[in-house]
Amino acid sequence: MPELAEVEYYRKQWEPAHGQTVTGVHLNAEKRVFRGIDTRALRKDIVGQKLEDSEAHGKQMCFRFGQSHWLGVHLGMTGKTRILQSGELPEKHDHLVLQMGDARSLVFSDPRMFGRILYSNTIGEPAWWAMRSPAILSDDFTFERMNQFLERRAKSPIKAVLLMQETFPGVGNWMADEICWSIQVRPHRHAGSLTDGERENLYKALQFISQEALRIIGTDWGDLPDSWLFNHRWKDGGICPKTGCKLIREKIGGRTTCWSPDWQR
DNA sequence: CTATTTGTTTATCC
DNA sequence: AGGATAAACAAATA
Repeated sequence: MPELAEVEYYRKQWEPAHGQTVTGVHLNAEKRVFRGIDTRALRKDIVGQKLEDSEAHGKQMCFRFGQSHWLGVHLGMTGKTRILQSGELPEKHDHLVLQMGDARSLVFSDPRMFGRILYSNTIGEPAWWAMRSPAILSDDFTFERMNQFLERRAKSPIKAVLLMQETFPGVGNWMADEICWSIQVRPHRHAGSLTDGERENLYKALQFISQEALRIIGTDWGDLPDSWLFNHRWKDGGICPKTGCKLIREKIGGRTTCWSPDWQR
């Protein structure tokens, strides 16, 4: 579920707790979402710390408590964040519950547990957060940077290349399909085969689709326009909003891909 | 019972 | 060495 804009939406779910202090932590260290981290430290050290700040970057979120407590949340395929009101009880897949001073709790849930919780107690940003690559909507995401990456991955399908987080943070399966569709490029095309014009279009589409998705989904999960591929792509029998022809769904780069044979070249 | 899933990591082959 | 591809992870849903 969660790509760039959905992740921003889920980051906002904990916003009402900014300024509140952690009074208790509930977690089961055996759960896969805690792989590789010191859950004992998380349990103990974050208590008493105030939620100061949060930020989403691509599919990663970072919540800062106090001056040195950094909580990373990756939603994987089925992760969600929400606030539990006072008196409400956690459910089966609620793996992390942070009780806050106002009696509400911050909850991270994830049935499939492909998601992940990170935690560091460090003076500066921990490596896992500091190493984030230029956001698509930042000035550092340049055409040259994108183009060089297309060359390096010249022999991979463009669909697979767009899913690579090191260069396209936040782009997931639906965004990659939407981008290929919007620039009329078939998702199987090797990245190196894109023409100069197609590369210009790709660069603009990355920015436009990121910006619009954030605007529409990122705040209150509104519906994307029917003029996009998005609302037509999910089930078999969908129709291309540009041509009216039947959309194709097939596996490309290991992921279900939806595209329009009459529209994309 | 089988197939499918909006993601990432690891293994394997080239 | 580095890139490309497939499998593994886990649980719900159709």
